[in-house]
Amino acid sequence: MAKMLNDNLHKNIKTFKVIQSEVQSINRVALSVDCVIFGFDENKLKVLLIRSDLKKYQSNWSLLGDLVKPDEDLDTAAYHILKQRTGLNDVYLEQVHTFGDVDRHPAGRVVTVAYCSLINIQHHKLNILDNELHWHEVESVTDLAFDHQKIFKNCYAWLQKRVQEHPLGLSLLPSKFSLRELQNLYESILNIKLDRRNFRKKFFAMDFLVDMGEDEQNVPHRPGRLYKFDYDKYEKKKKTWSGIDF
Amino acid sequence: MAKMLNDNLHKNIKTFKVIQSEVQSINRVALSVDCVIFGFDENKLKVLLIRSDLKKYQSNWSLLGDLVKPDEDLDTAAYHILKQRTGLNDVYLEQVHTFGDVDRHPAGRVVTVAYCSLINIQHHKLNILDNELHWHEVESVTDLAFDHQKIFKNCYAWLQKRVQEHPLGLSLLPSKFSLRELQNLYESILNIKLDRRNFRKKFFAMDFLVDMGEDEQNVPHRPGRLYKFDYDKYEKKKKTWSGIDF
DNA sequence: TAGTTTTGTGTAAATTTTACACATTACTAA
DNA sequence: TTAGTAATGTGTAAAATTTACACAAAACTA
Repeated sequence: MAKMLNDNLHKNIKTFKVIQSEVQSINRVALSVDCVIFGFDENKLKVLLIRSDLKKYQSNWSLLGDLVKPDEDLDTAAYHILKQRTGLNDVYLEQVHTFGDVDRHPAGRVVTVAYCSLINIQHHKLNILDNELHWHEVESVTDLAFDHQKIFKNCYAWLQKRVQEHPLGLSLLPSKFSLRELQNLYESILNIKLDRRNFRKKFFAMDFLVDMGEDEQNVPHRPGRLYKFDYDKYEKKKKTWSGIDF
Repeated sequence: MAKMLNDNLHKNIKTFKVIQSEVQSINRVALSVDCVIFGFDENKLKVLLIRSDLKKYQSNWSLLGDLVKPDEDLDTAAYHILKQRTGLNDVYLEQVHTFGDVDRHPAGRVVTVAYCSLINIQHHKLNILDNELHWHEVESVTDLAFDHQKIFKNCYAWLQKRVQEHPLGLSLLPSKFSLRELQNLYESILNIKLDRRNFRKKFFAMDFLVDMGEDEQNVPHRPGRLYKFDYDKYEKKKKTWSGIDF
C-alpha cells in the first residue's frame, strides 16, 4: 500500500515534469490583446484606431493592442491599453474572441485576444492628439492592418447582437441622457430606423430608466427629459429565459 | 523626397525588428485549447471528461485539452482533440472564451482557449473505454482540475443561452428525431419544463423541420413522427434583428 | 410673431404567447 | 383478447405584446 502511494507520487511528479517542460520549452507563442474601442459622437458609431506601427506612413490603421506580459492577466492587459490610450478607468470591457491562425501576423506566431470596449467619447478628449489616434466612423473602416479588419468585423457584429440583449450600449452615452439620444444610439449601432413612440414605450416598460427631473440644455428645440439607467435594478431582474427563437 | 522614403523604410524595418524580437523573446506563453464536449443520453445533458494528468489516481476530472503547436491554428487544435478522443469528424465546434489568468495553471503560465462541442453520443462509442474518459451528467460535475470548473460553468451557461437563438442543440440528436426527443433536449439543457403543444407549434412555425415520412421504432408506446432539420433553409433565413429586450 | 424642430402622448388592429383536454396509437402484461 | 399504460397529435379562447400611426405643446430662431 505504501509502495503504491509511492509509485503514484513518482508518476505524478514525472507527469508534472513532462508537462512543465512542454510548457516551458518550444510550445510557446506570443500573445497580444487588441481592443475595439467604440464611441458615439455626432449620432455616429465610431471606433478608435491608431496608425499601424509597421508602415507608419502608409494609410494603414490598426486596432489598439499590445503584447501580454508574462505576469499579466488577459483582462488586465486589456485594461492597461484602455487606460493608456484614453485615460479612462471605469469602462465597459468584454472579451469577444481569440484569433490564432498561424500566419495572422507578419512578425511570427502571435495569438491575439480581442476585447470590445464602449466609452463615453466626451469623457476623454486626452491622449488623442498626442498620438496617431483617430476616431473613425464604423462604416468607413476598411483596410486595417494585419487581420484587424476581420477582428473589427467580428466585434462590430458582436456589438450589434449584444446591444439588443444587454444594456452595454448605454456606456456610450453620458450618464444622463434623453430618449432621443438613446434611440439615435440604437439606430446608429443597428443601422435601422425605429418608431419613436414604440421605442419609448419599450424602454419605459423595461422599467430601468430613472427620471432625473431635469431637461436637456442648449438644444435648438424643445428640450427632452433626462434619464439615467438603473444598473442595480437590471442586475437583479436579469432574465435567463428569452425563448427559443431562430 | 527619396531621403524621406528611405527614412521611413529604415524606421519601418527598425520597428519591425523591435516587434519581432519582442515576439520571439521573453514575452511568450504556453497556449492550450480545452474542449467542453457535450452529449445527450438517457434524457440527460452530459459532458465528456478525462482523469486529470496530474494526480492521476485521485478523483480529479478535467476537460479534454492539449497544448497548441506552433504551426497549428487554434480551431485546428480543437478539432484534433475531438478527432483524437471521439473519432468524430464533422462535429459542431465553437470557440467560447479564453482564460488567461497568470496563476490559472500549476505548471506555469498557460493560457487556454475554451471551445464547446456538441456531438451525437450514439456515433462514437469508441475511444472511451481505452482511456480514462467518461460521460458525466452536467449537474454532477464538481471539483474539476485546475480552473476547469470555472471554464465548464462558463461554457454551460454559454450553451444555455446559445441554444435559444441557434439550432446548434440539434447536433446532440440523431439526424432523424422526434419532437419528444427535441423537447426533452431543450428541457434538459435549460432545466425547465415546456408545454408540449406550444413547443410543437413553435417549431413548426419556424418551418425548418422536414417530415421524413417515418415513425420512431422500438418505442414502448405510440411512435412519433421523425423529422430532420433543414440547415440550408435556416442559413438563408437567419435573423439579425431580434428586438431590444433585457 | 410666424416658422422650425423636436417632445410627449394613446389607441386600435394584428400578432404572438399562453394555458389547457381529449381521442388515438402502439405496446405490455395479465 | 383485453385492459392498462404511456405517449402522440391536435385547436381554441384569453392574454399579452407588438405594430402602425397623428397632433398638440414647448423651445428656440429669424
